[in-house]
Amino acid sequence: MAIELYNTMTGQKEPLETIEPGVVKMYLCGPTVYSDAHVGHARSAMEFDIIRRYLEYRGYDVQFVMNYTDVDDKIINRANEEGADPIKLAEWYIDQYSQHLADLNIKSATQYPRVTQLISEIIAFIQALVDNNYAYELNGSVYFRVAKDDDYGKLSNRSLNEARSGTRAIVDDDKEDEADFALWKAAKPGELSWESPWGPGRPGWHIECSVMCRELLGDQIDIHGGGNDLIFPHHENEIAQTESLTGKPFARYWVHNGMLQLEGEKMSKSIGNVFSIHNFLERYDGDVFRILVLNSGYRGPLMYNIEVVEQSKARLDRIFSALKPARPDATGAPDTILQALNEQIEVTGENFIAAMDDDFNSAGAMGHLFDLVKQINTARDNGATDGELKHAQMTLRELAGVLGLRLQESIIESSAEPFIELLVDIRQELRQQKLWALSDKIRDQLAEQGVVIEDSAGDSSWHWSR
RNA sequence: GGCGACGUAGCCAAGUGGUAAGGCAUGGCUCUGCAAAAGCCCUAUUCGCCGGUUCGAUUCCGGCCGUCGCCUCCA
Repeated sequence: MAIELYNTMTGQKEPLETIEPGVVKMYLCGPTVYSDAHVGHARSAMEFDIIRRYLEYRGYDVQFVMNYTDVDDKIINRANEEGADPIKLAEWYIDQYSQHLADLNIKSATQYPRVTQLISEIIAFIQALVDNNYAYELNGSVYFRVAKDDDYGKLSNRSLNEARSGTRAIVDDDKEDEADFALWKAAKPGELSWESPWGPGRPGWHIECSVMCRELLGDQIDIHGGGNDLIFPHHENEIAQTESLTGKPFARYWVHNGMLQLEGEKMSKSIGNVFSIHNFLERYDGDVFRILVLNSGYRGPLMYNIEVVEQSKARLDRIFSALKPARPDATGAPDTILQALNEQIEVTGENFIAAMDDDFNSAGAMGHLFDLVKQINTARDNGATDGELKHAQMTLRELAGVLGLRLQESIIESSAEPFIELLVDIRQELRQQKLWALSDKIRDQLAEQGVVIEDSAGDSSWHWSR
């Protein structure tokens, strides 16, 4: 039984066969850091985090590289607007993004290369392409010679003519072919630049990924990922650059996540419907976002609006419900119930793996997890003790953990906790004296502060709302 | 116009050539002082539309309609 994954290059699911047995070399195109990252970036990072975590769960050693593009027109423009140093600006956003990744429980990559750290390697790569005639210098810039690359367009299913047809905004009219793209851009006076054999300049947009990937993972990798908006031209051009230099197939599997949809539209700054990760995390736990992402396939579009976010929160609460302790009066569940629970543990584990093996079908996997949730709750309602619930609960935690869910009960570190305990205790006494109005008032007002009280016959428990 | 993805209940969303997972929401019941939580039951004769293949299609093929993405910077 093997893992199958969808390969954009071939348009079908293929069994995962890595270059080196037991090792997956994986490269993900990270963000260009020039403004607050939005929830679409979070989706992409999280989808590949889920893939990475699952591969590790299945025993692979995953060498995972995600880059930061820290030199780019947009960064320079933004820095100019703010009178800031572009490198410093990029660094600030990298720090912010790293924090977001941590808050979203996205596992650290093996390495996080940046363009500015690999300038000399980039120059060497470009020089090699010039040397073998795949690139040419023009007015201090260097362009890739698309016409020499006979399989150009194979990833996005585009002929060279089709690739040309969309080309507008030709910067340099003297390019041999309008589809030729810049490997090295000559610097304008006063602009951030590095010395090169072609004069001062900076790397073009696509070359950095080719170089970073090759430097850190080698000529050939297993999985190359990114958003599906990168298929053309970015990934197409990466393939052209790398394969023209090495003469070997670049990535075995091209994996692309779908776009987040906002009210039926892609998030766009011009439409003004951008939601930053920061905004999201102010209101919700990272697990809520993960639940949202897990609920659908990574390749399809993902609806994002307040309703589905709230639904995700409710789904997360339901998972938590299964992790609650036994009832205070639990004396043990009937054998039939315990047997059903144990069978469910078995079945859930098998189904979970079968779903995830099938192109990382996280929505299916979650469905199976909820079957276990239900069975655990049924057992508790039938008097199962903590000991009887333990194995099932651990299994649930483990499998949810494979998908990157933290399931931390208390997500707000607060010095208010002793006082909340005190209120809950006092309220217990009020309840015993049947002072309902007052005890309801305490419950309501604590709820407004984000504290949820749940009463049972004998006592009360509380937790932070998520 | 070209390339690609998608269209499943009120909402989100899996899935299979043999008759529709899961979650949210809704309604009923059990429990509870009440509420919440949990459990049980109900909620798609039907999977955009029209043809074709088949004993049989939501699932395969063709056409149409619709949504979205890329073709310029984008996760």
